[in-house]
Amino acid sequence: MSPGASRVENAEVARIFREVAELLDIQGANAFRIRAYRNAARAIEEWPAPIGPMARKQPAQLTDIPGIGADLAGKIGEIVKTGRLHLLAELARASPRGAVELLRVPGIGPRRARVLAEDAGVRTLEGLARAARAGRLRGLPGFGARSEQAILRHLAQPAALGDHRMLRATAVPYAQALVEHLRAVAPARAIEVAGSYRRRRDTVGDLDLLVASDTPKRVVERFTSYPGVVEVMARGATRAAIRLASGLQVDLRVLAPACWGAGLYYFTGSKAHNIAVRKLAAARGLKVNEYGVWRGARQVGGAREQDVFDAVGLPWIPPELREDRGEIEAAQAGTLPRLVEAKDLRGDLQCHSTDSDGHDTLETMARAAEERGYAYLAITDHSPSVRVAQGLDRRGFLAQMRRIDRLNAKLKTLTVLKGAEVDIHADGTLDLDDDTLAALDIVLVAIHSKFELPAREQTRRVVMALSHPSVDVFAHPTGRAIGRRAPVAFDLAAVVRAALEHGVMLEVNAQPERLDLDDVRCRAAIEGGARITIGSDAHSTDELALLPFGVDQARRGWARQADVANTRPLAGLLKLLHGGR
DNA sequence: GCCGTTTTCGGCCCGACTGTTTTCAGTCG
Repeated sequence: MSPGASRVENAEVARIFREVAELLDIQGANAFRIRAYRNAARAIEEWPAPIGPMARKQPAQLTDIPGIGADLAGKIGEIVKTGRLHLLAELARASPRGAVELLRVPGIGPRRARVLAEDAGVRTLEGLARAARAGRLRGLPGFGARSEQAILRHLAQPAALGDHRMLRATAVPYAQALVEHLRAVAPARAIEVAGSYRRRRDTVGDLDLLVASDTPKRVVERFTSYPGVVEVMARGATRAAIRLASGLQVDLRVLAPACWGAGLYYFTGSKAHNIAVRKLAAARGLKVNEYGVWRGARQVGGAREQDVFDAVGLPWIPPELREDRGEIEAAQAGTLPRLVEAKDLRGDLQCHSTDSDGHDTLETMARAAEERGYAYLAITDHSPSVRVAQGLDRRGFLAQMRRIDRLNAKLKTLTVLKGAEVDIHADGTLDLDDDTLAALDIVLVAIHSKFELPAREQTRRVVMALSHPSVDVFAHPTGRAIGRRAPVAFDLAAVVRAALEHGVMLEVNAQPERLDLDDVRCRAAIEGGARITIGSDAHSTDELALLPFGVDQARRGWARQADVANTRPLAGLLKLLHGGR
């Protein structure tokens, strides 16, 4: 296997470890052993380097990965070498068949799954529904008539079943409408959407809504009476959970104002980050929970989020970085990056017009960008081989360039850059002739076909494309479509080296279903010395507004202003495009 | 199963809500 198969191997090892954890859980194994497998899965998934070559060439280095000790290092070796894990097969044999499937139902954890599978012979979700309808569950230990009803309710709602995440961008309007609804019982500054939404992850599992209030009852009442509610899943004195018609679950927590900062911190997460910070607090004889910072029974902080960081001697860490991926260590060392902000961007480096698959004309796009206050907009229509997009050929691009010249003469504050999004053929050659490429201001190259090439070939293909002298940007590099298409397999380190060598920048594409490069790869690219661009890939004037989602992802990838080419004024950007630094 | 400025053994984050119980286990975040 080539090193480029890496991502697949990392993901595969992580998947196997998660399965081991679930089976151990069902068997009632030691909770910390189970956690060790889950932690390891996450660490491997996020480890930027290919784990396969590592396991083969320097197996001792595997224990450098946090959460991997001698035992798990050996198991990684086994998976990389044989493609399977003996322990997993053994656990599967010893576990009640079908129990893992049942874990997807909300309210069914390892204990109840085991009871269902062993005592009631339930093997599938269909079998579970049948048993619940027949009233065969209520006799089981821990089950009653109400459990049966809850299970049937969840099974009738496919969106309620586990591992359904929604694009964050899709969740934004839902979140805003709910916040607006709650404004009747709390001022805007006392309402916040926390969780992965606040950390700006690409997807959200649910929404965590926080409200600071001295009258929690009123807030809970207002929340559960939201018109969009299809189910009130829980309702307590200070907490509640609802489900919306879209399947989106929203959790509410009402916090006393004196606890606001601690609660906001706590529910922003991530869980791994919180645990790491709480350990720091414990080492100082403090306890951090959602109600505050405590020394014994005395609250010593918690009204402001900064109180939590003060308690452990850290500067404020932006939510986007709170993943326990080194941000705590960086904060301690004073080396936290000052992250790029949406207002830093001076223009947009990828969009389309009616000349290929866009909905608005060249001039309409340019006027819309000018209205946004941009200094420049790159029009990057498709090359001919992307047939569904009706790409332009040489003549088409030359004609468009002349029209751009005329348009630029009319525009006051915006410069339109002549660009193209050129398809990379399977053999690494480009879908446009050298002369036309040389005449463009900015050349993006991208993969639109042959996503499934083996890693070695994919890497060779990309490296060859990036070595073309006219190429400026590698657009949506991995081609992922969140929830639909996995990232292509290439050796990211090799691609970053090629990008550096040939002065090519890597794009963070702002389309909500792409967000490509993703956070982890963006960070690896920047740490490898590459520069990035952020492009909306807008196919209409409306979509120019997507750019901030790209900024979010870049921030999660530790990008500073200087790492992002389109924070530069036009002159500085052109210098970069002409091969300068 | 991991990990170490308190430790190579003995810790490992912490609290709310539900449904089943009759004082709590399971689940969730």
